[in-house]
Amino acid sequence: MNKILLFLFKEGAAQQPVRLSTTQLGKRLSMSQQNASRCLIELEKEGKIERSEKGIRLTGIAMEDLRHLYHDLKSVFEGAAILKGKIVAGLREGAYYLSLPGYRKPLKEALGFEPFPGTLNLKLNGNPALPSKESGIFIPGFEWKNRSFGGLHAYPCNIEGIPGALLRPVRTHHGPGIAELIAPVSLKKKLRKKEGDWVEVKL
Amino acid sequence: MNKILLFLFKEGAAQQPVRLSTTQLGKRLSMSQQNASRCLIELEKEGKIERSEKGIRLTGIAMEDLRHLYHDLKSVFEGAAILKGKIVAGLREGAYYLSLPGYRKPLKEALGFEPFPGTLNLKLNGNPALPSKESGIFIPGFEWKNRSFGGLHAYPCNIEGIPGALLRPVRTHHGPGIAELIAPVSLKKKLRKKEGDWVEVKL
DNA sequence: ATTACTAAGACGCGAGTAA
DNA sequence: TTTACTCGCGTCTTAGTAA
Repeated sequence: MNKILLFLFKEGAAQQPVRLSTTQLGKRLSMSQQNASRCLIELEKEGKIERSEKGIRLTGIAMEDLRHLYHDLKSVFEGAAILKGKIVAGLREGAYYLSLPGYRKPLKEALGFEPFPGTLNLKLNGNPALPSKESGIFIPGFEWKNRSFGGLHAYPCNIEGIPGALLRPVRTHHGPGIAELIAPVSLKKKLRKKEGDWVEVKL
Repeated sequence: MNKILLFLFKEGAAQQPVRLSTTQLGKRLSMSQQNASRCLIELEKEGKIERSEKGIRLTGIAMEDLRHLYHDLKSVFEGAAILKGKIVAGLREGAYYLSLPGYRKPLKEALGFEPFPGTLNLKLNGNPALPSKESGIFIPGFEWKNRSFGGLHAYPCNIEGIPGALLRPVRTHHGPGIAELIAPVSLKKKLRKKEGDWVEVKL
């Protein structure tokens, strides 16, 4: 049933009535014409669609259904998650950036700790379900000594017990498969881990 | 069934195994223990979950399912999805397949254009949220000269201004990270791009 | 062409129960 | 406690057909 609503939504039935015969509908959704007809009757009874000479239109009830489903999925895909990754060697760039007051100060204010000048870089395994940009704290970019430094998003997190943050520069040099972590202390030392070891991050 | 996958996903079963008895699962999803058990067996058969002493874990197949559903909803709620990828060398197979009337004819009918005999292959970056199988147009397989040719799904799209389609063979030789594109014209020539260049696709 | 009825089979679900 | 079997009922789906 949801399948049908989603299809009609895609066809634009939320905005204006869509002309679709039960035969066409059945074909597109790989079901019989008879079943498509029956489902439309059912959906009409539930007040989720309205039919007229102009075609089929989705009602607010149907839209609410779909929106709920979407929010559910969104929350798990974009929301809190546990990331797992292997420690990889950084380019020592993180240490440099974190020594700049332009990043240092706003990070301290936003996160509540003075970041240790160095990042722990993790190569994430599997499909990294990173949080959405909206859910983090945005640290704007700045100009300094004739160089421009880009903005970044910071996501407070917990790295095997140590409170820290995941950083996502707006102009990142490495793809989404790499996570850059900071904390008030040296993560490598505190965790007693070395390159290639696994680390878990709770967002 | 999707209900169960979504619930397990929310419980974090994508990252690590989750301990849940069938009784608990049934209660949380308002279904009988027996039914929860049956569903888990089914999902295990389909390769969507794995069970061990440590609990239940979602596999990549399940994640793809959820991702498709999410993509479908996202595309209608947030607008068209945009895929980005780098041009990679094909095996010249696409040109051969597109020369066969068995593919050529139904593609022309479905898409409204005569496909140029050649595909543009993109290596997609990040986690490619490809559309679900249902939302595309299915081109059935066929037999020809004692060889059998598999079916494929076609998704109309726009490749930097050029209307075309994304093809997904049922029996694909390359994974979900590669997108095969066709258009009425030679995409490489029209876009004036070469191997390694980035291309944007609006679905 | 269209929609939708009926009949028959497939499938899903819960109760009872076993291990 | 746990999982998972069988059985019976009820819903969903398709085929055939009418209008």
